[in-house]
Amino acid sequence: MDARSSLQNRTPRKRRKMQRVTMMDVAKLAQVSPSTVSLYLRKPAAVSPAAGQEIARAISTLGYVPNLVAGGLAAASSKVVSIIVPSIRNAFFAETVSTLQSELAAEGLQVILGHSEYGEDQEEALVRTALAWAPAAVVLTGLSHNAETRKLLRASGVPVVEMWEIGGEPIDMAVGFSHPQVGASAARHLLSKGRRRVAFLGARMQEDHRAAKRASGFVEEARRAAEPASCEIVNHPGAATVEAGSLLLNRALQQIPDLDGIACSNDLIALGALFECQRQGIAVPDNIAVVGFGDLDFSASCIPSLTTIRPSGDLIGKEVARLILAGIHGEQPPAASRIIDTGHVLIERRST
Amino acid sequence: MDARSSLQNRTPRKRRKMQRVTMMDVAKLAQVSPSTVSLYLRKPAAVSPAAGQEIARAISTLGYVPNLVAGGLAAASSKVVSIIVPSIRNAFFAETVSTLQSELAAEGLQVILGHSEYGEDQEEALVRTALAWAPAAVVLTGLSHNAETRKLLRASGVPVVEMWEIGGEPIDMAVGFSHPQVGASAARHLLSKGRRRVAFLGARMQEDHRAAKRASGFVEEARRAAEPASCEIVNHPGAATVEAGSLLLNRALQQIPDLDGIACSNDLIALGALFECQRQGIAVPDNIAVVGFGDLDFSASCIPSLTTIRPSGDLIGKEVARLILAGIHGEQPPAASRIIDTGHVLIERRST
DNA sequence: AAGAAGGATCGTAGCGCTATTATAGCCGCA
DNA sequence: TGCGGCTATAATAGCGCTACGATCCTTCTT
Repeated sequence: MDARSSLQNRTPRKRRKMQRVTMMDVAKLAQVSPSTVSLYLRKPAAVSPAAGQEIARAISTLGYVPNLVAGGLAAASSKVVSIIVPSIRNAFFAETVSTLQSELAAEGLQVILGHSEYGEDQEEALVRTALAWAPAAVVLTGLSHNAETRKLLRASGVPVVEMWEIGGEPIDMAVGFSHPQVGASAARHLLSKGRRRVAFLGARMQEDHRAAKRASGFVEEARRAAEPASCEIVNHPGAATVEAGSLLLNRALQQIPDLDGIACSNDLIALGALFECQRQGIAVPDNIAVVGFGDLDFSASCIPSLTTIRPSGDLIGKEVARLILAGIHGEQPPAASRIIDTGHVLIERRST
Repeated sequence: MDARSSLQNRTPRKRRKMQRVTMMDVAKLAQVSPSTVSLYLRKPAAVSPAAGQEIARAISTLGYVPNLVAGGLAAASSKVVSIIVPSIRNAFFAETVSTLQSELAAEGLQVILGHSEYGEDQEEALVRTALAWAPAAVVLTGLSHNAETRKLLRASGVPVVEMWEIGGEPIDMAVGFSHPQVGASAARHLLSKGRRRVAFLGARMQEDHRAAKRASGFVEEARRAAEPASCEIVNHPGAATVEAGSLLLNRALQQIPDLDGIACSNDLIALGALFECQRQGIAVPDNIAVVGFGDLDFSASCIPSLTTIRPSGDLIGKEVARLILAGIHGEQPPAASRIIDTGHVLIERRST
């Protein structure tokens, strides 16, 4: 009896189905099968014009919005790219993310954003949730990640692009430039201007490995020159802000009283240093030459205009997008083009 | 025969299933049913400690990562919040998005980002894809949207928060402040400093309705004062940059040669104006007083330090997060608290 | 006229998970 | 001893869509 009863008194399982217009509704209204609607949505050219019009009409009268969650599950590939940056407040990354987002949106890809605050464990957690979305690709910042993060990503089989840094072994693909070389360029420039008592002003360099690499590239180049310069690194533990720049300049002056050139890990720091010079009546570039990094919004217009190194956040974003889209379109880039050097440009202005 | 044959020669439909560790694998290894694994993942307290440990072990040995796409489909609510801002390059929004992202991540919500570039049709497209993710909430910037966007959002039943502006009829909830009042505060401040020939410098005000509202609030207040000031609005069609600030100051000086006070729609513009004053030997605040908007990174440290109005992008982010999380936890906020005024603060510094 | 070839359309089995119901095991109390 | 009332676990039916074949029409050959 029990077996029978369990079949008989089965109430129609009510599921809380979100009341949403589904593809089925569209199909019914357009008098075609759901498959045809799906096909129309993915490749409109594959269905007859007549059916296409009917479907289009149905979609618009019903206000149908496809459910990408369902689609992603069925297709085993969600139309999502997960981007993890240290901080979106940082103008560098804001620029890259912005470009990347535009480029990817043009192909129907969504961007999921996470920020790690320069913490590797936080990054690991972000990667974990990122992978939970079965993303079409994961974009990370820099080449330093903890072992677990690398393992997770490798195991996932998802395309991975590391951006804003090259010069190490990427997990999969990398787009960026060499930070030691940026430091070296700054050093060479200051040396070429006859500066011999220089400093590198950076912030948060315990966590920001890329800034630290710019610093060490700077020091190395400054010291191995024909006429080497005396050289210090000054670090501010907090974020790279204008105020930090002012503080750092003062600390540098304490360490090297006859300082005649500085390179900054960020234009904001450079701007702070410029302001501090102005406050203290130090002439720029006559007494101290200043080189920044980032070529931010204000760098061309400040007083004096700032010599800086432009890393091209835009270009990085474009190249990352290109790699991702190529991968989605099934092109396997040759091993050689899996690492893209976007280079850097030193823009000489009045501050040196 | 056909009916039979169609049944007989049915080949086992091979589906390209992503080769991924599934919950089923975990269940098998832990010797429990998939339901128990699911339950454990959602409310660990509901399964026995023994089973829990077994499951945890299985998860870690297999390196299982739950598939949120499948989960979202089954649960009819994806753990995603879609945020649409005009531009992530804008420091205001970067700050809000950053805060929002942190607050939401703490509760396991992901942020999907889109930027509209101040275009209402582009915004509509973004809303459309946003809704396709069946998000837990949608966050928009400002109260100006086209009719279709409003319709889509209303029809979807998804919680909607409009941020960075109040003073109109929100679609659902709003967190922000009154832009006309910001303009009025700036005007009152300049008037209080005895300025009577003032201008408002803004950028992109055809598209950026909020900036336009700050401008009109400014003008209105300046003109209705006891001793009204002569007042102009100067607009730059391009983005709000430092360079635009320099250009705008010059244009303002052309229009009002004896200009003695300016309010800027953005601190970047104000900074550009400060630089231009310095270049031209115009004393700030003696000749011209400058009020900015945004209290950006450099505003406290520039020369002279900038009097500005702080809108608290942070606070907006926090409040938006609070509303969203309350909604997810099932609390229906009373109608009164569906509009939150985060206010604004005028910070007086040396430039006025 | 019969069949081949090709394009459009349809039917259906999952994608991996959660919500819901069903069931088994256990305790306490009459 | 037996029966409610628990709690912990299992079974099952989808969520809405896409991929894969299968099927149904045309049109073109010979």
